[in-house]
Amino acid sequence: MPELPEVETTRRQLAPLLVGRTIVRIEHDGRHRYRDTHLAEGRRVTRLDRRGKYLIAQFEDDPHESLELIVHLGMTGGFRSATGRHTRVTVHLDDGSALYFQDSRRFGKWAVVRTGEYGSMPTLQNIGPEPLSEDFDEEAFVTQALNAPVVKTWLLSQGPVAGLGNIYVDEALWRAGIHPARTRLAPEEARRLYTAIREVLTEAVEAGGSTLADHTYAQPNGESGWFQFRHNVYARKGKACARCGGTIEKIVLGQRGTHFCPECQPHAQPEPGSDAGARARKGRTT
DNA sequence: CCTATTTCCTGGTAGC
DNA sequence: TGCTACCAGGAAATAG
Repeated sequence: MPELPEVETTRRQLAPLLVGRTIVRIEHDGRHRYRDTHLAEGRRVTRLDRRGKYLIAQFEDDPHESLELIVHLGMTGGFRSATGRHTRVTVHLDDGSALYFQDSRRFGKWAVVRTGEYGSMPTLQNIGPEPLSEDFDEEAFVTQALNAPVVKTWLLSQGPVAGLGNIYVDEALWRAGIHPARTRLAPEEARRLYTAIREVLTEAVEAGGSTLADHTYAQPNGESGWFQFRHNVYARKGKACARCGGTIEKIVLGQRGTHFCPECQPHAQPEPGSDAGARARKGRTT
């Protein structure tokens, strides 16, 4: 499913095709998930940004209003250079080219809104700092983590940090040696998690994201990402943990498949002053 | 304010 | 082979 690395890869490939172009027409199949897209017609795109898992195309201001197009890829959404069986939206550009949005499961969502007005999208409205930017402050994260509810659910909310989904949450928690169901992290754990999030996302962006076995995600140029080959827990139930040799387990947490290593992601709260991460870090450096 | 549950949506696949 | 049942899950809506 597209998370920050997949959306960022999409953004980088889409930007040269879209920025500077004027949208002539947007066709879609009439579902409620593509709101007010007609307002984009006749407008020139000045930049393509990303916030968490959201793509945001900014339009050139006109005297009356400033608008932007928000695109969320959902579970299976992605851009292609040609139509396909699951093309849901077609964007016709002024140079005669077109962009095709395919989305087999229809969880993707588009909307044209006034710039910065995200009232209809509460998650975007309340989204946390970009994990790969200076805005992601380690001490602020650590402070919040002291009172965190179930850590996986907390991270998936997009509040403490933007852009994490089911895959990269599981991977980051494994790397930090923290059980997904833990609450109220100790400062040392939260610091490990902060670093793990940045490392996992950085490496995944460099890899062009993850393309899962169902091949639903591809880059706009049609190529697959390859970070799936570096997953340590996601979709690896029953396999050996690369760090300790334990067996990866899968449980359900917050309605989501959750993968972890019970050996090096212990559920017990660390005792005050102890270094619960010793095993995890040792495994990583040897 | 917060947490838990349900809904959306459809292709792929397990099981018979 | 062909059918049914179920699973995947981000975010919003709803309920408590």
